[in-house]
Amino acid sequence: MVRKTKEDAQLTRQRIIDASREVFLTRGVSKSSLEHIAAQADVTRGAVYWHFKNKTEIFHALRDQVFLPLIDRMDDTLAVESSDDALTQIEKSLCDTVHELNKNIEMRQTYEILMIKCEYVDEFSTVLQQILDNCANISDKFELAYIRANTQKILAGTHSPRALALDTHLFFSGLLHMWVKDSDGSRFRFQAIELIKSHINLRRK
Amino acid sequence: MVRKTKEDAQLTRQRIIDASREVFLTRGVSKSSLEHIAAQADVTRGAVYWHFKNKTEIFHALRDQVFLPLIDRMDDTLAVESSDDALTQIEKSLCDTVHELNKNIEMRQTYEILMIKCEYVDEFSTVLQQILDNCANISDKFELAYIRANTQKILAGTHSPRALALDTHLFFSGLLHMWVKDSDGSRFRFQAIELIKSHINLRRK
DNA sequence: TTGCATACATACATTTATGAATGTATATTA
DNA sequence: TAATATACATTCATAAATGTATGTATGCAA
Repeated sequence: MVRKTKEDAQLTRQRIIDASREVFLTRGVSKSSLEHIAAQADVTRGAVYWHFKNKTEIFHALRDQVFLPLIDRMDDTLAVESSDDALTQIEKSLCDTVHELNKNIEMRQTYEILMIKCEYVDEFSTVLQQILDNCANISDKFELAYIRANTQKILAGTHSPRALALDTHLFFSGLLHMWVKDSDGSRFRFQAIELIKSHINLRRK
Repeated sequence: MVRKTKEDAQLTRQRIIDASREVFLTRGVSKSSLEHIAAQADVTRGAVYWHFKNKTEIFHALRDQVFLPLIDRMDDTLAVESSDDALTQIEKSLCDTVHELNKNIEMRQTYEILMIKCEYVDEFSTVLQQILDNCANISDKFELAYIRANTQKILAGTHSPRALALDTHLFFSGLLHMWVKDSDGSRFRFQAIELIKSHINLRRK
């Protein structure tokens, strides 16, 4: 079997990415060989090397397919113009992300890989930096929303929007980590939405 | 060089643990070979195999040396009998942990390894489960403290102690992650204490 | 002081991964 | 339709890690 059409080749490429997700998930990134990935994708290493330079490139492709879209979604929900009040916007953006993770198993798996199946050294440490940058971005969006919430007079107490935003960001970061680590769902997964709502309610007047 | 006295042997063992921390930190756990560790400890692989069955056992020894003591510290600060009010207790337990991480570079490094230099698969996934168990423990301690805070009438609003505890736990979990990932300290490390204080102030009447 | 266990060092066999080189049949294009 | 690029499969050379087996000098106990 040889030389496929261009669309076939793209399918092969995607199959390799999907396979790498499975393999990374069960064996961890470092211990996943290209042979493992090729076997899972039902191709040979030749095919893998054709589509990707090395394992790191596969990893990047895998990450880009789910991480960036999710960031964009959050951005959208936090947009300035909205019929919801600012606190509801924040709540929705968080709940929305959780819902997406519940629905989208590939996304969930990729997050799991990013969080607990990958060692951030050498070429992977740049990935960590990018994640941090994205986090800072989200924090900023939260802050803007809290500033709006402040002008909307719906905040309990008097706390700086910056502090509120960082607190929310850390809460959500922790939640996602627990959500992923809590593989059977008993501890966090099933009450994530509740936790988000009570986090927001803490701030509402 | 041969056959040391028993105390010498213990020193060698500790040197191997210290070396593994350095090596794990820079190369990640999976890509650290016992040869790397031995070289860093200035012994041969023979010595390493004498003291430890394999890499996993070294990892466990490394973890036990810092993770368990820190858990115990938090437990102590959250003890029922205390001259501080319950919210102050929680605040102190969090700040105390951060201070300890600031002081104790080995502890900080070990946390970094546990969080972003280790892939939780196979024999390591049990470690993850243990960490989750410890987290659940801490959450319970927070909850008890919030129950006390409630009876002390120092809480703003009316929120369930359980929800408050989980929120604090997730906040702190997120904070530690960011604290570790934020290697240059610019984003979180230097304002960690502030963040904790404002997190607690959010709850105080 | 002898004998055994200890605390390693050294050597070896096996496995495994990687990247490159090469082979090959088919799409695609001129 | 011939030439070329594509999309892989196969093979090979090299490197590196692991565990074990074995060697060995010394501390310690009888």
